[in-house]
Amino acid sequence: MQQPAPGRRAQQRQQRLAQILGAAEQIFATSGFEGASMAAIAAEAGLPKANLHYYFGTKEALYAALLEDLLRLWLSATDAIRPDSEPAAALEGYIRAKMAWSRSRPHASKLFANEVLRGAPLLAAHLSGGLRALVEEKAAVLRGWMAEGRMAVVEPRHLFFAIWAMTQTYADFDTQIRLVLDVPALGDREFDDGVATVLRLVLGGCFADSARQHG
Amino acid sequence: MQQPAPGRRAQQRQQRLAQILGAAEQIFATSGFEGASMAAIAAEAGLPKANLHYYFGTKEALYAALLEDLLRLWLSATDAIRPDSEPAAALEGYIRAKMAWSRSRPHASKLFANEVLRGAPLLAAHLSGGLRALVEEKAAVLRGWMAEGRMAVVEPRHLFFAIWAMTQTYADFDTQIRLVLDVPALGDREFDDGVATVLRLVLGGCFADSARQHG
DNA sequence: GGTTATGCTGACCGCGTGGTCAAGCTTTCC
DNA sequence: GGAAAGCTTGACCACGCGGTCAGCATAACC
Repeated sequence: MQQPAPGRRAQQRQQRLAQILGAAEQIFATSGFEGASMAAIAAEAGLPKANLHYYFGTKEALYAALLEDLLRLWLSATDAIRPDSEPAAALEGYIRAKMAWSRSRPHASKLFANEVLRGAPLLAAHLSGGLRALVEEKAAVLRGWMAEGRMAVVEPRHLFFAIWAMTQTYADFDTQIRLVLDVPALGDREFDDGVATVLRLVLGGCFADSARQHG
Repeated sequence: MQQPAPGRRAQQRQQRLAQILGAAEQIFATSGFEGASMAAIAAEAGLPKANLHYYFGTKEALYAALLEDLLRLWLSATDAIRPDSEPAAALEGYIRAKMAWSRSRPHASKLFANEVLRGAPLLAAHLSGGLRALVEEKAAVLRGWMAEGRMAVVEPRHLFFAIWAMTQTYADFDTQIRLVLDVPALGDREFDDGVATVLRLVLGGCFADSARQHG
């Protein structure tokens, strides 16, 4: 392991970055920006604190890097909603994707929640820029379907708010759900029930006739 | 104002307590427990920092006092759901109440969200105690209605999770909603649209046939 | 092998934090 | 009026924070 394999430096750099980002996501998610300490993140990553500063400069820059990655994921989830999609299938796909995301990346979801709760100081520009444009675009698709009578008339943007809220609650509020359901952790059963419930509400609300098939 | 009116002390005490609790709710809601500083709360309340410590002892005790009040409100909102209620009307009433609460007490809702996001260290006992019992009780009412064929069969507890998520998002995520809708603040219009959307989804999902009347 | 650029980190710093307290002030009670 | 009880607050403290940096280790390049 001593020979200077070419690119060893770059490779280790990537590993360290991932190590730090992973630890930071977890700590920031459960403690919030202010509550998290660089020392705690360093401990979680198994690195000296000064090393984090070497790679990211400041705590805020590290936090911002996480949010950047995060938002890219967030925005890409709506891909299934396109004018040529079948409306119910498109919404179902979107809900399933969001729900899967809540399950696989709960820390990321909590991080996002924390940031928005704080008033989104670092995300405001993205929210009123990229996200607004995306929502506007997808809302137009839904309005098209409504005009064609292929789905019920709802304010499309509020429909998105509802879907976001219901799906992300399984990540953000997992503690509450866990305690109310009296289970040690959310597993297959809880997520299946969650998906079924969200699908029923959304499909029932947007495609009243077909709703009864989803019980 | 100099004469020693009887009870002047107790009266001023109440005023001070309210003053502190109000300021604390606001600061804790937007900064989280760790992010909030006693100095910031004191400044918001217009009192010296040492005064807060005189009344509440520690930061955590002040925070806990807020959560205590909060949970009492939270639990009382389900009153409308009783076995002898008309199912759709009961759910509609509950949703409207929750939505009104999001509008009138957004700080309280955010405070709650912050606490649950952190893993609910101070609320865990209440969540798995009083709240779980309440949900179990109301879930039983819903199951009764389902058995009688008066509403669709859904997992009642997950239905509650969905309703909580959709209604509270108008308080907790108001920043995001505001930026996406491109309005300076959430007003009548936005809350009316929100109520309409949530009602459509829940009533459409639980009472499929009558859903179309709510567009 | 030698030189340079990059990576790494222990020790340190100034600052804001939650919390304390002695001293003074005001209301209450007799 | 006077003593006791409760209230107020400026000054202070130890501590943990984000951030810095000098000095050393290692990989890259010729």
